Parts: sequence; C-alpha cells; structure tokens
Amino acid sequence: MARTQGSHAGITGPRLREAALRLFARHGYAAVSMRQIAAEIGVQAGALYLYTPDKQALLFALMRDHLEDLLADWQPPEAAADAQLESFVRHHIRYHLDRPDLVFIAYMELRNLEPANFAVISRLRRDYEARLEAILSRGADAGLFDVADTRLATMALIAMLTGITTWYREGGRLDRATIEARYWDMARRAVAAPVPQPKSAPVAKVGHASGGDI
Amino acid sequence: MARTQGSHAGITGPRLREAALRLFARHGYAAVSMRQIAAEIGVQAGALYLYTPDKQALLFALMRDHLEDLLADWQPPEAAADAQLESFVRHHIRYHLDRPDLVFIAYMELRNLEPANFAVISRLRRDYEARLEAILSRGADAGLFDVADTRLATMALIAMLTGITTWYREGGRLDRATIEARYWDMARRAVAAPVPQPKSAPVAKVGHASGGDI
DNA sequence: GGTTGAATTGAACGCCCGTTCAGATAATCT
DNA sequence: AGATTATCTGAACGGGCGTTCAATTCAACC
Repeated sequence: MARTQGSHAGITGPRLREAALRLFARHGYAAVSMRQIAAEIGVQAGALYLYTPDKQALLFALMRDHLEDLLADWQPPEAAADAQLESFVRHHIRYHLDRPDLVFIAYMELRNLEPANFAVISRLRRDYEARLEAILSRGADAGLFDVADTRLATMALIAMLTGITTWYREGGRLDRATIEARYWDMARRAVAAPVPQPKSAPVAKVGHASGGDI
Repeated sequence: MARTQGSHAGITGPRLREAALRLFARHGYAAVSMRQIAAEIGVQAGALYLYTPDKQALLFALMRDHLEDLLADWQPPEAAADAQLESFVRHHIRYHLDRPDLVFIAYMELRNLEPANFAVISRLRRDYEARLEAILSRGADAGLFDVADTRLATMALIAMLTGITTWYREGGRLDRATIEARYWDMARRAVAAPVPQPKSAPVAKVGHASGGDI
C-alpha cells in the first residue's frame, strides 16, 4: 500500500498536533511513542515525519505556540493597577481552563525539553510572569497593593491560579464564573493594601453568597 | 563475576531508593531506565530486583512513604483556627522545601501510577487536604476566616504554597525564613476575615481607595 | 486522460527496555 | 575451616523505541 484515500496534509497535520497534545497530556511525553500517536490518527509511524522533523519538535511546538498565544491574547488595560490585576487574573483563569492539556504540558514537560528549547520556553514563561510582576509593582507604588516582595507575590498568585487546572473538571460542583470570582477574591485579598479606615472608602463588596450547592 | 566486595543489603537498598528518587525527579519516571538507576549505584540492573519487585513499586513506595511521613509529621495544635492555619502553612513550607525531589515526584508522577496505586496516593493526598479544609471550616464558623468556599480556598492555598518548590533554590535571593513569613502573610490575608471595625458591622471592602500605603 | 507530485505504507536499522535466572563469589554462621 | 546464605554478574528473553526510505497509490493539474 501507499497513499491512502482521502489523505491530505491539511488534515493529517493538525490531527497530529491534536493527538500528540492529548496523549502527551494524558501519559507524558516520555511514555508516549510515535507509533501510538500514529495509531491515534490512523496512519503508520513513518508518515508522521512529513509533519514534524522529530518527536522533540512536536513537544516544543506545542509549548511554544501555547505560550506565544497566551502572551498575544492579553494586554493590560489602561487603568489603575487594581483593575489591571483583576483583568489579568480573570483572563489567566479563563485562558487556562479553556486549554487544560496545553497548560498541563507546559508545566510538566519542561524537563523533557532539550536545552536550547528549554531556554526558549523559559524565556516565554518569564515574560508572562513579568507582566504580572509589573502590575504588582505599579500597584504597590500607587499604594493599592501591599506586597513585601513583588517577585514572591507574582509566583504565589500564578501558582494559585494555575493550580485550578489540577482539579477543575467540566460539569463539576462549581461553574467557571463562580470559580473565577472566588479566586479573584482570594488573589485580591492576598495582595491588597488595607483600606484607609474611618470615612469615605468606597465600599465595594465581594459576593460571599454562602448559599451555593454544597 | 558475582557477589562483589563490600556488598550489603543495608547499603544497596537505601542507595537504590535515593538514586531512583533523584533520577525520577530529574528526568521523570518514564524517562529513567532500571539500567540507569543501577549504574548510578554501581551495580547491574538485575541486582535491583533483590530490593524491589519492579520499577512501578519503586515509584509507588517513594510517593506513599512521602505522603505518610507528611501526614505523620504534623498535627494541628490545640488552638484557635488562625493559629492552626499558621502552624499548617509554616510546616507545609518547611517540610516541602526540605524534600524538593519527593514533592516534585508526588505531584508529577501521578499519571504513571497503576490504577490501584493511584487510588492509594490520591487517598493520602485527600487526607492531607482535608486537614487544611477542616481548619478553614472551623475558622470560618468562628468568624476568623472569610472563605466563600472552603474547598476552593484549600486548593488555592495548597497550590500557592507548594508552588514555592518550583522556583526555590538553596542560596537564592531569599532565605527560607523570609519566604515562609511572606507566604504566610499572603495566605493569611487571602482567607482572613476583615477586622471588625471601630464600631459594629464588619465591612468587607475592596481597596479602590487611593489612600496611603499601610 | 495522462502526468506529476503529494501522501502514505511497510519493512528495516540499530538500540534500549523491564525482567528473569543460572552461576559465581563474598560475607556470615557453626 | 567448612558449610551456608546473601549478594551480584552477565547473558538472555521478547518486545518496543525513534527514525529512514524505497516503493506505491492517490489527488491535482494540464
């Protein structure tokens, strides 16, 4: 046999990436073979090499594209730092909950990257972290935030937010909007400056609505 | 050749576990071969099977022992919930910073566990999480904490705290005591109830107030 | 409708995998 | 010292790995 009916690069190419993404996320890069990926999309292993130079490039492309998309998809609004922080936090949660497999891979497969690829991915991650740190820094200067160390606060918030993907399941107890609201509430409080007391102080509030299901 | 000079189960056994831990943490379970582990401790691969029934048992034992030790090493003090939370947070940070490889494995290699082993490890993790959740629940009832959802707050705090191990390096910019203090500060503020104001009514607010820093 | 090029197969390459085991040697016991 | 037991080697097992490539078939174009 050789070329099969309906074969088309525009189809097999994307399917390869999808299959690799799903299998890498589920079993880990090292535990997934090219033959398994090929079987998933209904071709022989040799055919994969029309679409990727090797297995490593497959992983690297997934991670790099994910991070570049993440960076391209959000820009800080022109607003006070607290509004920027809210925008960042809500976007981070939404973006990550929409792409659980990519997030998983981007955090778990770092050690399977060859050094040159690792350097690229690390750089992109630092760029992303730098955005949050810039907001915290600006807000601290403005007296909106009370953070003893912006780098620490950055890492703490990102870890907290990204952690959602480790337990969130579609159709679970809480819907996304609720999760987003409650995490934003915790994130805000973790870094917010104490309100100036007695008078004025605009009283915003956060929905504590105990009510909920369970 | 056969038995070698100085060979002794009391030596090779522990060395096997140490080597497996280090290599699994560094390269991942699936990417490490029994032959690599054997080479690390200076024996042939066959000799490893005097100390473990198979590779999977090696991973499982590391994870199980780690979690059992974690659970055994801390009991909530008899105190108010806020003091219990501080004790938990500080212990969590210290314990995890002391065992970076074990922590890494326990979070990253879950998917490489066979189903029966996975069930055991999941159970232990849930037990640990339940301890924090109990504190938050108790503190919320006492009015010390303001958490909309104790489960969410539990997962948020654990993710935030455990995340330290992803960037902490011995001899880095901040020492452990500083990190511990600052993370405890952020964790506390994320869940603390607003201080009861001069007068009545606890005012929950969001700091938009431009006002001064602290 | 014939030609050209894209897409794929299937076999092969050399290598490494987890695990087993008979045989050999060192440590220990009597 | 001799017998016994613990420890390890080295080879082997069947199998899977990533990757390459000539041969083959299908799709697209003239």
